[in-house]
Amino acid sequence: MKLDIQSLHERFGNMFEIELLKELFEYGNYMEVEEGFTLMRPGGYIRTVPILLSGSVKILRADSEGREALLYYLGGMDSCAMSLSCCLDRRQSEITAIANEKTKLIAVPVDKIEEWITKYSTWRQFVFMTYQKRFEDLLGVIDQIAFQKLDDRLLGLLNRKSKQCGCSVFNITHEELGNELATSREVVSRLLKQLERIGKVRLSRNKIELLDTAKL
DNA sequence: ACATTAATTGTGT
DNA sequence: ACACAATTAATGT
Repeated sequence: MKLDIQSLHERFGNMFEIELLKELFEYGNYMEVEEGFTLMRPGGYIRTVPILLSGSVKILRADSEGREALLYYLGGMDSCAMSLSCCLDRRQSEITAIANEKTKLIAVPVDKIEEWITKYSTWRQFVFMTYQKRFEDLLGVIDQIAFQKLDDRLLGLLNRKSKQCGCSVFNITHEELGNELATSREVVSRLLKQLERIGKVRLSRNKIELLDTAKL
């Protein structure tokens, strides 16, 4: 399938002016990729910035051990904030981008990105919005990761305590737990309540009973 | 047994 | 993080 100016207009008509659409059409490189296709890997130099037409792409961050964390998905008419920021000062990619499904996109050359930023206000807005959207996504991811970590640390602490006293019931207040975990009493209370809901623990005043001892 | 008080825990902002 | 409500344990009368 080929890209034509009409379908561009259908997608971006109410967002970009006609001049910009023409430039997009002229300089943008249309491509279709299958699920699993690697669009970008860490260390790769970024020569183009993708703008999605359909499908979705997942953006992953690999740590030093090769473990990968999902940062966010690109979908709709999204572009990639990472490639935008990388290409503006010609840095290498710090992320991996893999097509999540069959995906159609336009790859825009780096020099055009910069040129259009000064030339078209709608493009500036688009770039700005892209950053904003991604930033919100990332905030959510940070919350999740931070919460998950604390969750684990709390369970770990409870397990150690139960080993110490050789039984699954011990007397301790939420505040003391908070001190040991370097967090606030309220957070511990809320975390424990979650654990109680999923049946990992039973709570009462000054007392915590560790259930499901099987899974230790 | 009842009232008072302090400590612990729950919740909303 | 803070402020406040609600609950529970401890103590005195």
